[in-house]
Amino acid sequence: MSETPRRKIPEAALSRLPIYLRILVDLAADEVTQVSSEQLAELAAVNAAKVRKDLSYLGTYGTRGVGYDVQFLMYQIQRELGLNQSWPVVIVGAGNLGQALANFTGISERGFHIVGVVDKDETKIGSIVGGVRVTHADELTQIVQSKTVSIGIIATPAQHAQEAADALVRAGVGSIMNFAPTVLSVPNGVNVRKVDLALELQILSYYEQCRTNNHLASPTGDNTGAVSA
Amino acid sequence: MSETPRRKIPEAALSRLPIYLRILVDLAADEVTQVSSEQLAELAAVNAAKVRKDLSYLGTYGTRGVGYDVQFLMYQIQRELGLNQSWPVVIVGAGNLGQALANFTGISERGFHIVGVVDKDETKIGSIVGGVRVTHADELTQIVQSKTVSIGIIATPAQHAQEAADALVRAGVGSIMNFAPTVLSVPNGVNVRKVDLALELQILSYYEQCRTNNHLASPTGDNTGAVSA
DNA sequence: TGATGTGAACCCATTCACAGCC
DNA sequence: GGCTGTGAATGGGTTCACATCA
Repeated sequence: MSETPRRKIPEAALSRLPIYLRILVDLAADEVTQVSSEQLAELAAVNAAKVRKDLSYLGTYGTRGVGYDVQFLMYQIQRELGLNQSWPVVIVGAGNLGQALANFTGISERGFHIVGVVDKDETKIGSIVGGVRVTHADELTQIVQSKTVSIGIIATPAQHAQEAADALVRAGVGSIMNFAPTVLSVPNGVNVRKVDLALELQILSYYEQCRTNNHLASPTGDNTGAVSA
Repeated sequence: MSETPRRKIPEAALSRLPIYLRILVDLAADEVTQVSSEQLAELAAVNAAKVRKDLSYLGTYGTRGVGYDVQFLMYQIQRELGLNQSWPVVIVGAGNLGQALANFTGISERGFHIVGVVDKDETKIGSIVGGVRVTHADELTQIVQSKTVSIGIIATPAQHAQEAADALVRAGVGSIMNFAPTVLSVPNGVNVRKVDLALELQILSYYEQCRTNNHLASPTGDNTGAVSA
């Protein structure tokens, strides 16, 4: 049979492919035609061996002694990521965040387009965000199915995120990007990726604290107890 | 001497501490006083052994046969992450994204406060976003130093992100959160974390493509070539 | 008894170093 | 000669399983 010739790229490598892709697009715009793993590594701030191993999961697309053809490699990564089609995406939640996302041009420029924005708040329904009319959350299933949506974005407050996830899964969505500061529970087979600003900041906070503790090595004994996270 | 009794939590464990913290805060709000690694694992969607190992990096704060004291553990994680102080943060870029971030209450509620928003665009200067007046980018150093800012957020267009990073580093910032779709080059010692919506979506796109390829196993041979990432 | 804390085993990711090809 | 592609070595993270202790 020999179907699925190459599938299942390791997660870690996969997460870097979009970075390489963006770099290749930039190089192409500058009319660069060839690139070595060394150069790509420099631009992506990783090391060359990693670049070569990552790219090797796609196939053997380089030329020994020369490097990689920018256009060709760009096309291959795109194809592998499924970016030779434009994916319909639905946004749940039309608050500040949902509106910002719908208006964010970076989405539509990179292989995705918003086909629906839903909310439960009657006052938001009917307004236009990102060129799409906000509809009632009850219409989610209808939108997902009529537009064959497989990717949903959750931009609701934390307390409604799980409910939104359930609705998306029920409607048939297979991947969810979660902007709410919540751990979602979903059936297996459904992919969830979480984007959480506060969480990332808290990690930076740790590093900064380590830095100050080390620099000025006089810990004056901390004691406050206000909790808010 | 025995200073720095516990420092240097492994990156992977560190990235989960804010998640546990948020769960503990929720539990505390529900007046739960004890929690087992099993329960925490359930709520965080990881396994119990991982929770125990992660928490063991902080010290031995659990009680065998019982579990963890919610309040106490919450306080310890907070302290370890440096969240018993409120970190001043500066935002570079007052466009859509920068404004959204400045207005995002999640930041100020979780141990951070915005002390400055700067931009190079004269038309944006003077307006108030998130309770802070937008000032000229030239004043960045002055703000960073007078407010002892150590964390900066880059919310500029891609083509100005490196420049913004350079300015932040020059001003003395030690950690940068980058929302621009660019790989920043910074001196070592400076921490950068990248948040990139399009990049995350592209990873979901891969998974969705795999899914459809496997379900309906008739690959009709793809061939489009439009490049946009 | 019951849940933590942790060595040991396992597994995935990164890096090295070089054979293979242009 | 130069650069890719990749086995082999290394290192970190995850999981197991159990000794340990309230």
